[in-house]
Parts: sequence; structure tokens; C-alpha cells
Amino acid sequence: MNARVSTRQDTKQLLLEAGVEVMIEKGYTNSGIQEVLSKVGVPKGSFYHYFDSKEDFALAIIEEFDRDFMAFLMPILTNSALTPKERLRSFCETKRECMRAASCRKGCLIGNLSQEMSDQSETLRQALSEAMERRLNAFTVCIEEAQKIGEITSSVDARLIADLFSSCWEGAMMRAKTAKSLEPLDVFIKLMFELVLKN
Amino acid sequence: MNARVSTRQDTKQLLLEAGVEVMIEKGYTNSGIQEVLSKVGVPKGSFYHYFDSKEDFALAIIEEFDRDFMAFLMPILTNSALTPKERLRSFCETKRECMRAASCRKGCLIGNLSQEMSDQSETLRQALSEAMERRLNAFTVCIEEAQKIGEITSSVDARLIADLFSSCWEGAMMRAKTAKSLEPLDVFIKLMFELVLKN
DNA sequence: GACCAAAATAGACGACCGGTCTAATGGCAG
DNA sequence: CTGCCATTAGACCGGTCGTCTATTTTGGTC
Repeated sequence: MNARVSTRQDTKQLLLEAGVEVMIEKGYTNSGIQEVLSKVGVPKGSFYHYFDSKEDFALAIIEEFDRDFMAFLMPILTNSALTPKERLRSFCETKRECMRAASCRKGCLIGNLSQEMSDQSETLRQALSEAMERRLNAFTVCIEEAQKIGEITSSVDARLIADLFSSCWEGAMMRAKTAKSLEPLDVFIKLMFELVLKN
Repeated sequence: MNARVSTRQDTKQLLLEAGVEVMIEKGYTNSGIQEVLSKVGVPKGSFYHYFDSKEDFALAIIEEFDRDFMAFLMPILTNSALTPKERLRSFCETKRECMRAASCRKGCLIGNLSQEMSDQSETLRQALSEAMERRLNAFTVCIEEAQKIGEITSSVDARLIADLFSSCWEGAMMRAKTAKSLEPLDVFIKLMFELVLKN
């Protein structure tokens, strides 16, 4: 029987999922292991059986979140029913809807932890940087395709446009969270497509 | 003699300045009152004479930082030796130089605390939101002037352009911090002026 | 100059919490 | 039954915030 084994993996997975929830709301420092453990009914002692430290836990959480995010992003950016530019818009509007549903709270785990932890933990900084890089690459490919069919100007390298797009996106999320308003996101979507993502 | 009075004000001011230093590096939760006190050699008992709580202290720190930032920003944005658009570029490049000098650490206190505290403290959230609003207004005025003389397109409302500019700026700062590279800032400056702030 | 109320300083203290670690438990295989 | 390992349990340490009382300094008044 491997019921035990599967239980163990479930426990670890449960901790990760609860960890994502807690950390996206409270950040790293303000999140307590205890709170995560209470959420899933696992005693404190068990935690360090699955993870070496809080930092190690956060690392796993970042990877978990990144995996989920890419699994959400890629189908949208490769949806052949839409043109490349429409895919980008689809991504923006889907995420905007998420933000609305969350009342402009939480935002993006990667962005949140970046601001808080980049100067505190080199390990986490690298993981966060890599996650951002992966997103940037995905956007770059999509923008390249858009350039090929003339949907977006080819006067600027696709990677640079993707870079600007990423910066703006993260910044707009942050401002939406702070202002508790969707306006920064809406302005971003409107102007980004009107002034930048055009031919 | 009012040496005492001036000493008192100095003490409070000293605490604020040290507080800005600590919080911009470590964020809110990870900053300790004790660390700030040690920095300026003030005993703990005094702290709670000047501030009601850590949150109250943070509020004063935000106001202090915002005051300093506006005092830095306004002369640049009203420098009549430059055209409005050149002023915006001057701001970007001055700040880019700050970031380089700081090895891409710290970033912007307002942005840092926004990500960390918007969902944790309504009081701080409002203060941060107001600080952002002040910046937005300053940029809006400058962009309006640029539109008047045809340096920037008038096809889009100045406030919206300022909004996008703010989002991008904050996002680029965040990404620079995470990537420990000036590239996001450089890309932002290049493309923002090439694709958005043009006539 | 002497005095006093108020302001400011000093730092010990309590209560609490997070992260770590060691010891005990329990289930399962051989 | 026995040994082993995953898991559980909670004690422990260090550090935090915020309070508290005692002491010193100040500014104004007589």
C-alpha cells in the first residue's frame, strides 16, 4: 500500500497551495508558518519534515505559482483561434477580470515578493527573476508572431516591446492594488494597444 | 534657550530619516523599531513619545519621503530651461542614475510599501495612494504643457498618458530591482519616448 | 536664583509569535 | 516481534512590539 505515500504528497501539495494563498495576501515576512499549518490542519512539527526552512518553502511556493501561471498563460498566447495581438488582449482582459473579482487585492505573487524580497534573499530574488524571464519570453514570442503578420510595428525589437509590456503590466497591477481601483489596468490596456501594440 | 526644543525636533526628524533608510531597504514588517533607534542612538522609551505606534511611524515616514520626493521632482518638471518633454526625460535619467548608484537596490519606498502594505493597512494604503496621486498630477501638468507645444500627441488625454507613464515607471523600477539590472529602466526610457511620448 | 509642572529620556518588562530543533509516536515491512 | 522511517508533538530560543515606571531636563514664573 502506498496510501501513506500519496497522503504525504497530498500534505506537501496542500501546504504549498495554502502557502500561495497566504503569501499572496500577506507577503513573506508577515506570513506565519503557523497560519499556513492551521489552514490545512497540519501540526507545526511536520512542516520542517517537508521543507528545510521558510525560505525553502517560499522557493517552492514561487515555483508552484509560476507553474500555475505559465499553465494559464500559454494556452492563451498560443490560441490559434485568435490573432497574436488578440491573444495579448485576451490575457490582459482575463487578468483584469481576476483583479476585479478579487476587489483589487492580492495582485501578482511574483510582483509582491519581488518588491519585498529582492534585497533580502538572493535565492528568492533569482527564482523571481527567472519567473519574470519566462513570462517575458512568452510575450516576446507572441509579439514576434504579431510582427510577422503586421499587427504590430516591426520598427522595434519584439523583446524590447515585451519588456515594456511586462514593466507596465506589473506597475499597473501594483497601482491598482494601492488605489483599490481598476483604472490603472484599464488605462494600461487602452493605451498599450492604442500607442504601442500597433502597426 | 531653545536648544532643547531644536534637539527635540531633531530627534523626531532623525528618527524619520533613519526610518526612511531602514524601511526602503527592509520593508515594513521586516523593519524593527529597535534597529531604527540603534541607528540614531535614541532609547526605545523616546520613540513612543513621538509616535503612537509602528504604523503611525510608517505614516510619518511616507509623508517625509513623499515631501522629499516632490521637492526633488518639481524643480525638474518646472525647469524652464528645458522643454516639457525634455523635463520628463531628465527625471527618468536622473532617477536611472540613482538606481545605478544604488546597484539596483532599494528602489522606491512608495512602490515597495504599496506592494507589501496595501492589503494590510487601510491607513497606509491611503497615504501611499495619495502620494502616487500627487506624482500623477505633476506628470499630468507636464504632459499637458508638452501637448500644448506639440511635443506630445494630443490624441490622448494627458492624464491617461501620465497614468501609463506612472505604471510603467513603477513596474520598470520593480523589475530592475528583481533582475538587478538597469535594462528594464533603459528599455522603458527608450520605448516610452519613442512610442508614447511623441507627436 | 529657586521652584514646579510638563516634556523628554531611559530602559526594564511582559506578552506574544515565528522558526528551529529534539524527542516521541505510529504504522508498516520483513 | 522488531526495526525502521515518515510523521507528529510541542518545548525552546530569540526577537518583536508596545507598556510601564522612574529619572532627567526644560521653560516659565515668582
